[in-house]
Amino acid sequence: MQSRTPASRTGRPRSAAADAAILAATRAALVELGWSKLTLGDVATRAGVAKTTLYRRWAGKHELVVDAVAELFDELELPDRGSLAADIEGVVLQFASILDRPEARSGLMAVVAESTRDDALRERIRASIVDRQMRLVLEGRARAQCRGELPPEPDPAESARTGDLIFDMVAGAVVHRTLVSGKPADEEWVRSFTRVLLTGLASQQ
Amino acid sequence: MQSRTPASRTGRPRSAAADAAILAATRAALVELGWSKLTLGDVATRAGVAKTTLYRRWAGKHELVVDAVAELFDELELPDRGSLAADIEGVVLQFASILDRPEARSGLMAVVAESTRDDALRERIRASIVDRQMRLVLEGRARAQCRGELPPEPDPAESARTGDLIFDMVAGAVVHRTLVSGKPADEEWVRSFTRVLLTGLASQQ
Amino acid sequence: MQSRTPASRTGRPRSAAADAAILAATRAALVELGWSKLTLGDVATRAGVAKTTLYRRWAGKHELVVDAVAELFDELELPDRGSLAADIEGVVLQFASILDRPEARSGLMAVVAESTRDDALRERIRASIVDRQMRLVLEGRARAQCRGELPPEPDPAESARTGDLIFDMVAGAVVHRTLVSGKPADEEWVRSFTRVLLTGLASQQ
Amino acid sequence: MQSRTPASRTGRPRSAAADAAILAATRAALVELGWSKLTLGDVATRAGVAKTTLYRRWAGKHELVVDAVAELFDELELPDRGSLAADIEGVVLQFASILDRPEARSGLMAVVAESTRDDALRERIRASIVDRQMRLVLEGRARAQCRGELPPEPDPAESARTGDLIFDMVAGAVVHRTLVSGKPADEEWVRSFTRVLLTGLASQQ
DNA sequence: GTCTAATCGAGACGGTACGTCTCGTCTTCAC
DNA sequence: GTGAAGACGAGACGTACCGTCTCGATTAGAC
Repeated sequence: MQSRTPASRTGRPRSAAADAAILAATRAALVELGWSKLTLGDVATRAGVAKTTLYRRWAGKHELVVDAVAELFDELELPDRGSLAADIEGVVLQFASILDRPEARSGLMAVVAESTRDDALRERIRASIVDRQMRLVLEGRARAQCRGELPPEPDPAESARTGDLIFDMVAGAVVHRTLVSGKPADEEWVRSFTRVLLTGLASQQ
Repeated sequence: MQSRTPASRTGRPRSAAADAAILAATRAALVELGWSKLTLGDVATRAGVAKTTLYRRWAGKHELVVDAVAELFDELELPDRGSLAADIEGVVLQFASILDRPEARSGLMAVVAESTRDDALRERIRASIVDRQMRLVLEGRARAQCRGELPPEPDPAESARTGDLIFDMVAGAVVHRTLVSGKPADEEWVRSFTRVLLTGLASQQ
Repeated sequence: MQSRTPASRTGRPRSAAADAAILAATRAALVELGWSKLTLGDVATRAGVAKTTLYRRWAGKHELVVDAVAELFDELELPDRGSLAADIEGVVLQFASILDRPEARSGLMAVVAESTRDDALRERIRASIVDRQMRLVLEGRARAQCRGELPPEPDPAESARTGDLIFDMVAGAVVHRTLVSGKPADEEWVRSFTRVLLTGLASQQ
Repeated sequence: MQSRTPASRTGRPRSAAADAAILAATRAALVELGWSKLTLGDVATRAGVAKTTLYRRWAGKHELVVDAVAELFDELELPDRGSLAADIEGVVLQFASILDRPEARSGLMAVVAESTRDDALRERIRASIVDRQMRLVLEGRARAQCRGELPPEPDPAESARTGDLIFDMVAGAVVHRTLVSGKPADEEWVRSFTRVLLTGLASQQ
């Protein structure tokens, strides 16, 4: 979240309802207006809250949108679907369906763009959004290694590198397909993607 | 470029030098300020040009930055390096080195973000930036098919789908590695990436 | 006025109509809202002008109101009414009728209050408002000296001191009567005031 | 004062020290910041008091400043100096020395300005500040009539009118000299003023 | 060599959002 | 029930850019 528990014991406590209202209003505004036309004054109005209240909790548009979008990724899960291929297809479809929602589309790339010049923002994105996805990759790999579908990783450093690589390949492909190419990451595409990821380009029929 | 030569025969012709100066100034401003702090008034001042002159040629910040960033991708080439793996490694390294430049980092994601709500902008990006990269993918695949490294594609529709998939996987992975994970797409990473792309996850030593 | 002819030859010239509209809108807002509820945003809206335009010409509320109120004092005149007493009564009544207008009442004291901490503002008030009244005092005295109603002033320094004193007594009495005591400076009061001023307290009846 | 002792028997009684601290803090803030930059939050902090406490006692900035400034006028006295002229000179010098203090300069005119649109405030100023001065005028006149320096006033209505007139002339002149003309009401000026007030303009030299 | 029309620079214009400030009220806990 | 602390809704502040406009001053090609 945005507050780092400033340890103030006295005074009126901050309204928890306001936080939720502001984040919901932010997502609604993203859907209606998109990132570039979203204004904090409008978000405050939608949330039935004063601008002051908003600025007391978030430093600016970017931080607010990160938190608002991050909540969308709460629903990502990795149930055991029986095989590595099924696990990948399942999580990629989930991920794609989140990226398909307009509140994610317009906001996500914008904060990533800004994070290239703002390390605090990049860290916030990592903690709120990226790590959540990364955990699924590690979990899926461990499960596949249990099943014997993937070889075990003896070296922890190498393991981290490979985990990063897989994550960049999976997330990058879905994001690029959805937001840059502008085409849907539907079941057919996901199947093709999973096959190439697992068996390589040369294996194509 | 941006002008469609409105067929005006008479009057003072537009200064060609101004175009170049504006695009260069835009890149310089991107480096110094990043996307969000870049203002057209400042670009005009840097270029030694009036705001009017700038607006006569570009409709707004997004269009201008697309053109300014697109020029960076002119240097992408695909010399024959002898094998598919070498070709991929070469072009990915080139691509990564472009994405590493600050004028690309801050601008590229921002215009992509905006393009999720602006079809004209998406089309402009596709024409100026994406197609240029896509062509390399198609060219590389054709070359690999000649070498017998990849099977031929009899069905044109299927061929297009596969081309799209490869492109999203390559470009997506590099972009995600560079801009989201914030780590360098260096030679070691590129080698690992190429191996997985060609032979699949399961093939890991 | 507010501009000191910045001698800019180039660029779009400032709209003269905007100046007049802003000052008129300021007076209208003073009448409706009074000093403390007057906002520059509202003045700009009333004048059909952007806030920017207003701030380009005036530094703030105080300066703007000084100029808006100063125009009210343009109508002050000193026709020869035949005697010093008649001249004083005439000009005091004029002055009182200006101070009776709501746009002057609410604004004048406020800028004077602020001027006690802002020398530039005090100077602006002096130049725009006070000097205009002072001139009438000097003119009236000179006329009375021609008529032989007042003794001539041989010493220029002493003359300036006496002029200041008379001015403070006349203007101060009218202002205090109108704005502090809150009672009208009507003909009866003006006659009494003039008698005391000319012949002294002890002369009553 | 501001509270009307609402006869609450129970609970913690209001701190009397808080009142004094708030008024002193208000004067200190007037000296440092002047009227326009004085904020109630700042006054509360200076007084070591919560904003709530302040608002429980005063309705707003204007009322608070009236009370804070009014205390300055407590020191006004009219000892018998032997003659009307000496009495006037004495009280005018006292009055001028109060007006010379920055906490009075910046606050007094501001509340007068606001009082032109707020009858309750005008009444408060009259009761707290103006009447205190008015009483001195009436007392001085009575004393002068006892001495035979001024003729007696048979008609009470006429007496009130004349008292008002003298008051407006004395207070108005000092205020105008000090706050509008911005020059000191020093002994020399006070002597000249007293002479003109007592014997009239025509009597000079 | 004009003429002519679109260009150029400069900068003011009406807007809109910004992020900050102060207002006066409300809510909590401690005394 | 009062006090300090501080969050709250409200709304003005003055600034920054936006994209458009109005200027006077070039500038090239058409005549």
